Amino acid sequence: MTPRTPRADSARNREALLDAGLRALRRDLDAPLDVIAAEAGLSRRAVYGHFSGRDELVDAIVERGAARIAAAVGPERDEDPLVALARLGGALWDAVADVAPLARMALSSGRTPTVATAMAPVRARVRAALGAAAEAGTVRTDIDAETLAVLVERAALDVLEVAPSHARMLAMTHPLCAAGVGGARAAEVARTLGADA
Amino acid sequence: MTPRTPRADSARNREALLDAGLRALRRDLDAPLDVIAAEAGLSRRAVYGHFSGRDELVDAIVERGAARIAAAVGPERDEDPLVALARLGGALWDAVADVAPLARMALSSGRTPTVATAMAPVRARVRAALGAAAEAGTVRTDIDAETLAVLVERAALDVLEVAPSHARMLAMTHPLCAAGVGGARAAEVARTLGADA
DNA sequence: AGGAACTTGCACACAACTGTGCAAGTTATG
DNA sequence: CATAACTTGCACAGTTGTGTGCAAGTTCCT
Repeated sequence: MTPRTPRADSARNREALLDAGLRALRRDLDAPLDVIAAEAGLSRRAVYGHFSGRDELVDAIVERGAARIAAAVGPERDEDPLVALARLGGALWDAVADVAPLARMALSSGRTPTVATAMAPVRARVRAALGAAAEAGTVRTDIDAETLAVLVERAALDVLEVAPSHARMLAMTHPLCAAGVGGARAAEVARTLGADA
Repeated sequence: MTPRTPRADSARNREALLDAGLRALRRDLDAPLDVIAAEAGLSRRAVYGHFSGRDELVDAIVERGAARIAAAVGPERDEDPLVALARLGGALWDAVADVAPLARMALSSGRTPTVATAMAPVRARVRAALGAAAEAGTVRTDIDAETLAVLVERAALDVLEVAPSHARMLAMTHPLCAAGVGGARAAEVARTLGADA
């Protein structure tokens, strides 16, 4: 009844598939199974030994990604909401530049509810910080909270996709800017985080 | 030799196809031909009477969109670069909320060079305004110009996708914010544009 | 070494989508 | 109204991607 523990070799291949899949999806959101398998050094057929099909593989990728993010985001602290936002951006950046496909799936409506629930905690944190900042009057309040939240999320995503110079700093400041914080002030906030998280 | 002018009816259908295509691509960047045709009230087969294939249809959509944009953007004026940026955003919004798929194609590397060349003038305008603003010190200068330009472009795109309340105003202010302009100042700039373009 | 676990390479069936041919129908327009 | 222009519906071939079955390997593990 108990499905016995998998062979060491097989576990490694499974990981390779998740890695390859993430890399492939990063380039093309609907990369065919065979290129993913090839990138993992396996045959297309072998994939079905690990996952029931493409969908299950993608779900696994998403779930592992979500776990990474949750781990990277870390516990909630009692700090200035702007700092909290900047920290979130930085943490996401550190966690994974390769998280981009996940985020893209999460935002572009589509894909399974898997992604939505996986990203839910992070999105909640964003909204909390934005709400606090709005109360403190440190972000623009001339548009409704939810819209602003979405814009901030997309801004974070934009940074991941642009992958430029000063990437990590942009990951912190750009979402702030999207919230209406001036560039100078945003840079200042990022500086207070400095070497820290 | 001369291909005779098309029947009035046929011209209308052609337009309908372009409209339907834009709408369909907006939802799904690779919507199948038959749903486009259906949305235009035509049969899939009829499409091949107007275009040699899917690619040519998409190209036609892109080209018409580019023309609209160019028309909407209007002539270059001698004005504050921030105002220029805000005006660009507003103009793009007015021109077409439905331009989103084009922009998405233009940014996400892919698709034909058609899109790239079509959008080139607009992108040049953005860079010019940003350069001037940088010199005037009204946008953040802590990251390189090209990266900032891309972020601003994506910000404009984000607004189109979010389609929220206060959409038109966001279309003007949000790209400014992405450039590091504070929310308050951005709103101010937008206000000076007011009823005007 | 020997058996189980895993992979491979083929074969095939199936689905979605594109592009084409052709006969029969509908509609604009001179 | 009569003809040319346009559309439709169907059939068909070609492509790409998925999921499955099975026999013959290879690799781990005891």
